[in-house]
Amino acid sequence: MDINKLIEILKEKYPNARYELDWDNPLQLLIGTILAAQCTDERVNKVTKILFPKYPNAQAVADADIGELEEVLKPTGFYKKKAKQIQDVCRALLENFAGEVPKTMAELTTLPGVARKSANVVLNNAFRIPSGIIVDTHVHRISPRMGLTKEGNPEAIERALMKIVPQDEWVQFGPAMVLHGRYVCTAKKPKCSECVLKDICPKIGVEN
DNA sequence: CTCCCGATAT
DNA sequence: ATATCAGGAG
Repeated sequence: MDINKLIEILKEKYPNARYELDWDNPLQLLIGTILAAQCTDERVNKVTKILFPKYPNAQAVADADIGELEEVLKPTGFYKKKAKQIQDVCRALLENFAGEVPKTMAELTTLPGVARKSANVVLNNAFRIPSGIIVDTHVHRISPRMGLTKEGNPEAIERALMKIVPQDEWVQFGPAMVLHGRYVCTAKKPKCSECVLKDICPKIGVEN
């Protein structure tokens, strides 16, 4: 797989790639990303449409009745854990970060429910900071398939991608890979015939 | 490795 | 009825 060719083709196919969560400010993206654990963006968007007007800022979430918060979050699954996480995140933001979403990987990953994937989503999309490369379930699946790495865990895959993709491409590359995995290079029955990468992809492990 | 949990498609 | 979707903490 020619990495420069891959970057070029992805950029052309997904010029404005971004995570498909609805948000108006960094806090909303952070909350949406936490809720997106084991849950589609589509379902997160349905919930945040109710959640964000009801709790318009960090203080409102911090002060929320945990039971009411849980009710709103229920459709995203793991709702008790997520309710506590986003409330604790907002409290930590108010206490430690002057109510603002921090702009570094180290600070973001101190927050409950936020590891590298979520931190990269926030930093890449809200702040255009090339903190790393988003490795969600899609990037995790398609990177070995494309022959970009033989690594199997998210941290190692991210490290491998960071080595072969120039840093000034990370913010574009990550979200584009996510979209490509979600809609074309799917887990079952990947749509190779309509894939823009079909001529340069080794299709490792893909049955056809 | 287990636990945390539910909507939608087939 | 069963498959698919798709992170993080302990």
